[in-house]
Amino acid sequence: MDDQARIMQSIGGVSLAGHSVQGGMALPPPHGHDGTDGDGRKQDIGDILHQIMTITDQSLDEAQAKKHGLNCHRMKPALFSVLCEIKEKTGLSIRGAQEEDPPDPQLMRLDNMLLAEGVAGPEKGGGSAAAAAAAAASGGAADNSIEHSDYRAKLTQIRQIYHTELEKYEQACNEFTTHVMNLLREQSRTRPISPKEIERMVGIIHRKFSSIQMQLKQSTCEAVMILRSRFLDARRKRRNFSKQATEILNEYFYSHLSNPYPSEEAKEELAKKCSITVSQVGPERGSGGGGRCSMVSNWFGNKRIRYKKNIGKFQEEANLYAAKTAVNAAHAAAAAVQNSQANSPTTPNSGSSGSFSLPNSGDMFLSMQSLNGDSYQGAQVGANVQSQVDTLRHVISQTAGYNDALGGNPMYSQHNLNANGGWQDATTPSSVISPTEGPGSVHSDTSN
DNA sequence: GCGCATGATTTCGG
DNA sequence: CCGAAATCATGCGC
Repeated sequence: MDDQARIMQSIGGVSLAGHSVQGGMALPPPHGHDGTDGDGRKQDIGDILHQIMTITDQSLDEAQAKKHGLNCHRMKPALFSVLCEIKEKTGLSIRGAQEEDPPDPQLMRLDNMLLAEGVAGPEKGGGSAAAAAAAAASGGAADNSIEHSDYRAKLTQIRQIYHTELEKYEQACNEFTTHVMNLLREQSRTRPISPKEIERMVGIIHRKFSSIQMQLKQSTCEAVMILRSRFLDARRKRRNFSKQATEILNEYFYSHLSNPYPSEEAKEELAKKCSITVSQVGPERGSGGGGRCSMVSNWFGNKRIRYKKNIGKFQEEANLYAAKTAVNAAHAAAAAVQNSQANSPTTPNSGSSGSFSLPNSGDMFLSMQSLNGDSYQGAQVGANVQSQVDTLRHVISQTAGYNDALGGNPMYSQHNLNANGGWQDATTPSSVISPTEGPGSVHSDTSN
């Protein structure tokens, strides 16, 4: 209070010298009627300023009238510009003007993320495109389509909220800005406000508002992240493979016990057969499309390690699958023999391709593949089949007694594993081990 | 609820 | 980058 009064006084002391002479710099008193042109102008200014200073003492009506008078005064523009200039020079209003807003990195990050998540940016065909993309990414797996649609629904919800809020925000920002601009323009008639200052003020308002915008974007991002993590978590959830799938995998595993490293093609085949083509692979590893079979790879990885760790525990399973494979093979072999005999005794139906064609399902084909390796020379078919059948008979007869041998005399001995704990090389199928390594067959499922 | 089975992830070495 | 090994986390039968 006191300060203000003093300031007012000092201002008065400087500019209204004519009336309250306080300093040595006093202007000549108003009564200097003999004054020059300059004197007259000074007096004029003094008058105006005096009026300005005393305007608060007057009644409202009176003040309004005075104000109007002042507004129309011929000196007004000059005074106005001078005051503006002074203001500029004092730098009071320039403070912070230098902060030519460099695009806030955080805001940019948020923008990018929202764009990437499909929250900002163009609507993706009502979300169906996103769904299609998601479906494609998952290899068209049906089991998590529910999760996908759920995710999509939530995302569009977030998107909608975000957009309405953003709209609201923009509207509010614009309204407020125009309001302030109008106010300033209005005031600029009585107060020294340059257009530049208005511009700056608009800038300040926008900066303030952008923090609100940032909050909006941030919370939207958070919402998306939460949704995403939940979705991913859901996708990560372990789901046991179907019985059929494990059976297929086990079949392959035990029939390739000597070298249970399926090649890429084999993995793909297995994945297809097990309908576990879901690309669950976490960090998109490279570009070699290695993701699709990762579940198979996981399975084999786990299986190898667990089998090796406790071979005894897997004996039963091993024998079971050996028997299964053997039976399959026997059937296949029998069919093959029949087939070859029926067709032509000398050159079986292997034809020019050299591959063993089976009139059977993929299942059987797979087991035959595992039986004989990948290639099956036509010329050897007859002999192979014969010896194959022999081997199988042997295996089956042994398999029949596996119950007795459970503890002490494991059929599937750890001979498969070499001293280092690694898997033996595919060359030596020991006597009984697998019905898979028929005489004359070429082990070609080398994965490395 | 507990314990085992099992799919996934992480860590480490080559 | 792949596989082994360790570990985590969940599913599932009891």
